[in-house]
Amino acid sequence: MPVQNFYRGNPRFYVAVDCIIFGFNNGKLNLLLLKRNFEPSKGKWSLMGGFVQTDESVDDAAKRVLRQLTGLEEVYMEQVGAFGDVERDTGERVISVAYYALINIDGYDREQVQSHNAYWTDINELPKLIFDHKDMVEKARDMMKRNASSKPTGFNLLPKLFTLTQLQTLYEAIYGETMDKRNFRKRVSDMEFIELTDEIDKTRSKRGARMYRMNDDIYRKTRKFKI
Amino acid sequence: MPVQNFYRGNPRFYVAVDCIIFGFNNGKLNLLLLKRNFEPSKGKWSLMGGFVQTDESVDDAAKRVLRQLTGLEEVYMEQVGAFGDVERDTGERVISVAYYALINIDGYDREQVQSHNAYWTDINELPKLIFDHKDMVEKARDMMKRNASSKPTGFNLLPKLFTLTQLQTLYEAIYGETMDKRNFRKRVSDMEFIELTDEIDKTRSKRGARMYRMNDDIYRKTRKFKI
DNA sequence: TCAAAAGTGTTAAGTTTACACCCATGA
DNA sequence: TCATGGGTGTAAACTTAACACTTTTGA
Repeated sequence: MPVQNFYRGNPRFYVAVDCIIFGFNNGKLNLLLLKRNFEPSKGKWSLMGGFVQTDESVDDAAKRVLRQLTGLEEVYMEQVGAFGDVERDTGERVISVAYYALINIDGYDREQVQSHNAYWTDINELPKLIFDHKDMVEKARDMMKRNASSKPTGFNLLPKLFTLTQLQTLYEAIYGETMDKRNFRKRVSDMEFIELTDEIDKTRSKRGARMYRMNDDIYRKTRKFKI
Repeated sequence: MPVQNFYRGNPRFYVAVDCIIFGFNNGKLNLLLLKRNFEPSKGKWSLMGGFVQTDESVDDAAKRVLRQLTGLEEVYMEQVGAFGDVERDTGERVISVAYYALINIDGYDREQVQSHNAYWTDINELPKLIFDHKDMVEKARDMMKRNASSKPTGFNLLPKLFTLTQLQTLYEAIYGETMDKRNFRKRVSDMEFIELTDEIDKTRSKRGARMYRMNDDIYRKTRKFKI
């Protein structure tokens, strides 16, 4: 069979990307959701998405879409998977590849987000979402949780400097369960890559809390992570 | 923006599925690979694949492709992910979704496999594969290992009745490490869903070994799995 | 002076690992 | 009778979980 016939005769599809964007604010995990002011499904809540173009990889399309919404580059992203049911999009047949992103809630472009009609929503109080976006969110949440428990990816949700209380609250939000403070701090002190700095955070308590930083080089050497 | 313009103007792509088919034979994990007797890349090794059609979901396409090769229905499959680099397929732009399947090596249609020019290959001695199929295999292997360690999916690689030595050898192949026989059996006896049967397997030893069976109902009740 | 968050060790319970010999059978 | 794989328990090491009080400081 000649090469050109191998492909020809097969159908082609719109391929989209959809982004599950996690943020950590006020001790809660949030998702950045769009209130769609465009058709189809205008007025309903959805994930931020876009179509893959001919000159970009699927991963690059996801990065582009995230950048268009938040202004951010170099964001931690993982592919969640392909969603390919025939009727998943009510308009046309679209195969979508979902990605989740972890962003530091202080760093993004608020105007750009506003102009897209996007809002942070508590992950435990999500509105109804269009299409199969709920399935995407659930799968992303599971993957994110599992990932955060095996590698120090959760730090992408924090500012560069953070207190141990912040870190604990973050992991409590990720795992959906509370933790013992002393056991938590014991585990942190076993991880050499979580470095004490000279900074004190006085914004959250009168006494002030020591601030820590994640040191990637040390992590790459030790690879020890357990929270 | 009217609905029809939302999609129009975006490019469309061939979407393929590729299957990483695991089997367990002679104490080794194997993959079922195709020696391609068709273009492109005729003569080279590849995964079994095919194109998604308009009337089927991506998951269904993967099931169809697996059935075409092995004759099997109702096989355990998991999506590995979408592979979408611009140049991943040397012929045309194709976005591929990879799946892994776990099959009992006794059950498939050998003639059908032969007619596709497919062969079982030790997973630790794989040949060079076309395109990005090596990446797919690596990701599938990682996922399969992780999955097999958290849920009793590995049993899909065994016949319905199996001995504890078979089970241990399987998990040793999956994890790539040997295990202590007494500790292994202790763990098995903690899992109520691994049921003793009356059958004795005399084919592998003179003394004969008791055969066990996995009981799905008990697993669903207890959800206890640790190997 | 007191409310609010930061910080700090010990012990018991549970889990994991290491380890060696006898059994049954067919060739 | 002996080679081959089947089958069995215990103790030490390690890991995890439970638990409560003192410190600092700004309002």
